[in-house]
Amino acid sequence: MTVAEKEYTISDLSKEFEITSRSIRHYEDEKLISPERRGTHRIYSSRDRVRLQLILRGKRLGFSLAQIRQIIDLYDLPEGKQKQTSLLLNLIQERRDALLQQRKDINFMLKELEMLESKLD
Amino acid sequence: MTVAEKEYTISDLSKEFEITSRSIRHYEDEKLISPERRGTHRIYSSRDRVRLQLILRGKRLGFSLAQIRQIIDLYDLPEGKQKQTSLLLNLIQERRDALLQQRKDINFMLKELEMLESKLD
DNA sequence: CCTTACCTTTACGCAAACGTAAACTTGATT
DNA sequence: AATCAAGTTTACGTTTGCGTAAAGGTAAGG
Repeated sequence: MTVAEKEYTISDLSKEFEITSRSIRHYEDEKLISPERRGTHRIYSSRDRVRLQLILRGKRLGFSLAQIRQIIDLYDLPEGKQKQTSLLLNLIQERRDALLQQRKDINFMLKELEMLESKLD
Repeated sequence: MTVAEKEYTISDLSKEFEITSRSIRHYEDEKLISPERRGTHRIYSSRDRVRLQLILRGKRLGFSLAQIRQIIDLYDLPEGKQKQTSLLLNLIQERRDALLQQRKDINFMLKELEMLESKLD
């Protein structure tokens, strides 16, 4: 028997993640997420919820919605099919480079904060 | 004898860091940097150059110019003086928390990228 | 059927972070 | 002195990421 998938309304998610419904709809306008429609109402699945988490994570890292869409789109690859694989590998490598640079930046700033803190005794 | 400090023009820095002069002037408008003036021309010192690096690092991490200014201002504390120390410690702790969260996000995304890449064999 | 809470679309508004063009000024070089 | 690259200010334009009405549709309870 198939277990009923969890479903969420837009306000469920906006409350859980502490963002406005407006933002979630905006992400939909920008093609970052596309929930099922039941009549006019939006119904979000667990996968939609995960996508939203990915979006917010991307935002915390300072990526633009356009960049986040690129990243998210990587998840929707036609399983097993290599369509422009090298192009995708390039994109992945670019993202990785950016993330590694960010991690360096973070570690640098954390050290700086420590030093600053020690000056405040 | 005092060693002559290095000096830079606006285009020196814009070339070195691959940003436009407009951006650098904008950072000045926003009080993030304030180079010496020799006549009407801007002359940047080594410390100014370091500030610019801090600005760009902050940008790579997705901070707004206003947030970056807050961070930078921490460096200009009246040496040894504790003016609202607890307030500053709070600010520092906030920054640290944000950075630690970001590092988690980065590590998460790096793992995800690895998984995606392995799907592309 | 009516209220109430929640949802919908449409559309204008706005702040941030520059881009871009206009219209000079300055300083070094020929 | 004339030229020319590089600097300057002023100011309007653009993109991104939503905020914020306005105006109404929908579903459940009383």
